[in-house]
Amino acid sequence: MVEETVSAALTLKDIAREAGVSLATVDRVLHHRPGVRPDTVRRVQEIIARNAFQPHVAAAELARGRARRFAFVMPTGANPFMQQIEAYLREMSGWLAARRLSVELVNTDVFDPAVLAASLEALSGNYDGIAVVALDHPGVRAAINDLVDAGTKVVTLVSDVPSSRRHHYVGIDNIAAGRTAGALVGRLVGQKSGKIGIIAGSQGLRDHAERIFGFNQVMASEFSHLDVLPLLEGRDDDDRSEQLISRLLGKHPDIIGLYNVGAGTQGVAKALTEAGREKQVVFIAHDLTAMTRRLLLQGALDAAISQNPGHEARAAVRVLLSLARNEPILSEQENIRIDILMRDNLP
Amino acid sequence: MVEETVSAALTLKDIAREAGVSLATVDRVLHHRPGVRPDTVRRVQEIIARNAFQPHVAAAELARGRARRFAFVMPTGANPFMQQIEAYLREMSGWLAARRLSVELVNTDVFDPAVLAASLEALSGNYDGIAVVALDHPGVRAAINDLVDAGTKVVTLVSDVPSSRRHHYVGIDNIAAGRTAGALVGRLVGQKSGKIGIIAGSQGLRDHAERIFGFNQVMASEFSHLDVLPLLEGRDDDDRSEQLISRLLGKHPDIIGLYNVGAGTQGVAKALTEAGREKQVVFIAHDLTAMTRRLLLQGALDAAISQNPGHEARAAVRVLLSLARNEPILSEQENIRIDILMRDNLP
DNA sequence: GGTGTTTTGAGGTACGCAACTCATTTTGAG
DNA sequence: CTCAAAATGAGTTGCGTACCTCAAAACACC
Repeated sequence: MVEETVSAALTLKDIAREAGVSLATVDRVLHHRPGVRPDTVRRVQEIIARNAFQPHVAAAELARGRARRFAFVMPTGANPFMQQIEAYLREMSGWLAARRLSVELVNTDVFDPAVLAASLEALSGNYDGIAVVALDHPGVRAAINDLVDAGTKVVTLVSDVPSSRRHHYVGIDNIAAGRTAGALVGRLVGQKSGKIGIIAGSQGLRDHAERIFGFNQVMASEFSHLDVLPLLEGRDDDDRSEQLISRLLGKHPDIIGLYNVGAGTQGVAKALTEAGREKQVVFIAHDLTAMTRRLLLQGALDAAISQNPGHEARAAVRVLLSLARNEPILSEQENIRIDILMRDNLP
Repeated sequence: MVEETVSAALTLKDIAREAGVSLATVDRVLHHRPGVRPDTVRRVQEIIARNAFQPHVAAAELARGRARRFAFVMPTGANPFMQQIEAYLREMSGWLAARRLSVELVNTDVFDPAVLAASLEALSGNYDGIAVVALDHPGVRAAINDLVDAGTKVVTLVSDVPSSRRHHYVGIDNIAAGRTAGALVGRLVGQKSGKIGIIAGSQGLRDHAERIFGFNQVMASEFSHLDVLPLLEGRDDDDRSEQLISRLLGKHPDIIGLYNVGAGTQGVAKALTEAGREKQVVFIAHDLTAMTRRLLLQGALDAAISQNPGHEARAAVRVLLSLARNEPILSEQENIRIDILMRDNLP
């Protein structure tokens, strides 16, 4: 009925005694320091393993006494999603301070590869770990690899550079996110046939391009009766998006679905409501903001596909910390989910 | 460009020096020990606040030197969702051991209020904290309150007893989950009219009852053209559920939607496919298991509404730990989301 | 057997805080 | 002013680990 899950409470001293060696030797084995005969190493490791010995993290942390410094390289500008991540990082300040960790925000133009690469180079050597919202570009890739070579732990955030040697990616699979958007549009329009509009910030952004790819994949293979209109580029701007969508709605009275890949959702929604067609058109967008929340509650937006910014902020910090300490990463915990948010499951 | 987020590294000694008092007095203030004049308390607290001083958790943990014992009271039986929570708890064993925490699993018949209450009483005094999948019943409520009065921290898990004085609830809002299910059924059936079947484990279970309530709420207010059939009780059993649904499908050829509130999804799916109607009927169920994953990929299940068992396991442990240490709880982190899982956003 | 090298032991210090004791100073009431 | 009570200072100990030094022991090689 009661299942014990080990209470251990062994210390290094116990291990030393059981192995018949001194504390120093156990320490050498534990930290892979030289000067121990191979079979002694084996014997000690075996005892450590048999007893499932785990160093007391608090004691280790205290003894190590090192304050870790991390930097988060985030885009300048008013992207609400990024601002939410930054806000959660600030909210963590107490948690961080209590662990003698510091996180510094570095805002830069992540869309200019040269600027981003230069920003990364400038950080080299000053931090134990760096999280970066990265553009996938050869210059950026090289900058990341340089950091890694210099011993800095690097995590890509939200947007990945898979070809680099970054240690980890914290973010969603954007192709899957696009597929999810496609499936939602296709399913929610019901039995109707008609046209589907799609607007993105820019096709040059890797995450947008991937979402578009996933979206088109699903539309082509499963909803081929729906006619996906050519992509519009709203540059993540409300006004521009509104204009483009207004024109689109005017030109195509038979639009039954809209997918906004990036920001500018407020503009799209405004165009929809001003045309008086928010009830007839299925509208799917990304990210949970005050705006998209309101639109969901009003019914103007049918679903928001989102990644939890708080989770991403915490996961990035935890991953950097685990990497810095050479501890294993709990992948299940750090895996970011693609959330489908509708009116009734808003957090 | 670079925004510093405090690196502090202050210690108690620094606070004492700045306040012009001794370490002992700072310690008294920090731990609300008696014997300090009110205005001295105020002065010290002000200095602590001004410097945003945070005791080094590792040092505090080490000095306190207490191993915390927690118990998780979980249902006996083969409920896959509960088994996943237990699996994640076991997976955390390394993490727990490194922090000198122990988590013991106690399996009991949580559906029998007397048995559950007795199990809880039996644990009294032996644990710093208890997480319990609780039945909402006066006897259970009393047992929880007794534990709380005895100084044990109590967290309800998955199923709440809001009328008790439990310290925290880790789980989803089941009314909202039911509403979400209703909205999904209503939206996914499209323009069609017809009947909607609904099957639950038992109306006596609070979480099931709440989901049913939320579901009916949405169906009545927004999809009144759909005819919700009387509730079936499948007792979370595959075979029984299959029989009931088979009979239902036979009796109503115009069923266009099905909602399974509890377990037994495999049985429902089997009935659907054997009737050859899995493509015509919108089917919504709960929880992500190997089974529901397969059904989603096959298209037999249209969406699974789930709560992340790994997140719940970790959140419960973290909340218990924070409560035991009298630390604040990061509500945003511990808040469990209602996940909508479809084929393309499966984790 | 002697030499030099490698391996091991013994021990210390420091990390920052909790928790405690006991002596001393300050305060307030009478 | 006196005296007890309250407030405060000064100090100690221990938590478990990391990291370091130095000496002693074991070993390998010729």
